[in-house]
Amino acid sequence: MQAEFEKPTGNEPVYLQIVNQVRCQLAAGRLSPGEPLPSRRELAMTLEINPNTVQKAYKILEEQGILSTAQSSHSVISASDEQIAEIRRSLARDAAREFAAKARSLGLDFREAMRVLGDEWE
Amino acid sequence: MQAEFEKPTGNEPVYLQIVNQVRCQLAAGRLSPGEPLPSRRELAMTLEINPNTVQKAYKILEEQGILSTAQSSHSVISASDEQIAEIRRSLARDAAREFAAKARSLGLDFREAMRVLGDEWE
Amino acid sequence: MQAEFEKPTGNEPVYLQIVNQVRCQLAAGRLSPGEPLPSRRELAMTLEINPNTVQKAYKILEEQGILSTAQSSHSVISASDEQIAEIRRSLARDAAREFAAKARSLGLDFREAMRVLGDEWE
Amino acid sequence: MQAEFEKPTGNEPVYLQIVNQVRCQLAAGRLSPGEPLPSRRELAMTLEINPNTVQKAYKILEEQGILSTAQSSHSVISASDEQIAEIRRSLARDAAREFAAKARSLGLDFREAMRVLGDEWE
DNA sequence: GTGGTCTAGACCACC
DNA sequence: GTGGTCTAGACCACC
Repeated sequence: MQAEFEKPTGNEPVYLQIVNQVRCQLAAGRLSPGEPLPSRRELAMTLEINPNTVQKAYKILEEQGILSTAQSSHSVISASDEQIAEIRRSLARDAAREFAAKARSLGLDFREAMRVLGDEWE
Repeated sequence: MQAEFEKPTGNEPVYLQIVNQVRCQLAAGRLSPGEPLPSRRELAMTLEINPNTVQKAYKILEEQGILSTAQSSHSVISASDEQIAEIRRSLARDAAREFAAKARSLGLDFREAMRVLGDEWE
Repeated sequence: MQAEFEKPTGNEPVYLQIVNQVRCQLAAGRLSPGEPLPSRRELAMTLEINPNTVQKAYKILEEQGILSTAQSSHSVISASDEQIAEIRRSLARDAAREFAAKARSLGLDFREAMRVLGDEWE
Repeated sequence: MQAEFEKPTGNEPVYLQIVNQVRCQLAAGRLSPGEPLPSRRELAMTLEINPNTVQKAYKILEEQGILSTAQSSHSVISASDEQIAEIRRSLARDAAREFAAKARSLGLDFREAMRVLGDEWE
């Protein structure tokens, strides 16, 4: 599958948004080990941002072992299955924590939160 | 309790942010029927926005029956208990829907989502 | 003690030279936990390089837990004693490996290498 | 064995780099008395440098008695075994001195330095 | 073409 | 003043 990127928005630093988009796509299985990302220049053109900003994002992904870069060729997803599973767990935890906080601020107990979740599951 | 407002941020229209803040505080019980909101002028000063923007927000709340304004006096929360319960349910649904979407995009089934939610409940 | 920096030379990337200078000074005890580094702007002036290059070096040191940066104040050495000991061991290993390689390429055995080392110890 | 040369790099004068490469190869036994070096013109082509630079290097080696050039023929290694042994000792001393300096700057005593060297010997 | 480094300089938040 | 982010653009090595 080909990686797809959305234009950065809001206040979060652009390079972090790119890092997170890659992590999300990995976790969702829309991006898999061995698959290439767009080149720095290419993605910068697509998102209408500076190549250095993409470089910063890719560098972080490399440092996390998610991305691997050979000389003069596109960077390639190098995350292990275990690493991807961990990213998925981490994102699921974040989403759950956010919902839990919201639900509890509304005065729901766990049973009620689960019930609403069930209603909205699909 | 005294209503508290946060400065508007991001791209959402400011008057909608005010409406939502009132709804959230009602749902969370931090604001109750009979309690006054700040005057239009006062809130505009506090949030450093135009009084007309506050007016627009209050107008919407009035139309929804949430707010009631007597002649030359502070607006007062006039929502019924049932209305507040409905706001609470609506916000809970929104949060649940968001969590459900995220969890399903990560490939979790309902049982797994509930399990993570339980882990993060507190 | 105050951190002292030498002007970058040679082909090694400037930001890595700064990282290594900090590591060396930590290992040699010329820089200790709690001590501040120069501000990005200041060090850039001193070394006649761009502040962004210093920023890049400091960012790496932060990611390694060696440096800690609070809002609007100088970055401060935050390495643990164990971390410093590990840096020292690492640098000692590097230097030993380099000497061993050179000595063996010259046909010296371990006894001879140790003997020369003893002669040159001081 | 055939002498092999690496392209000059860095800031050290190119002719000195050539002299040192010959000395290192002699000390390491990769080059022996009686063996020929490439012609000035040939080596200049290989390293993509000026023939005069090679000439300067060879001149120095001749003055040190390491190289001998007969009329219109390739230069030949003429170093005595004792001279080669002295070059080897000299290079070993340099390497040992460098390691000793580094180890002592890291606070190691002689016993510790020897221990690390033993660990890294191979 | 690819990635990597660096400079120059703007603008932001925080104090 | 402090650090953090981002752009624009140059120049490098590698292929």
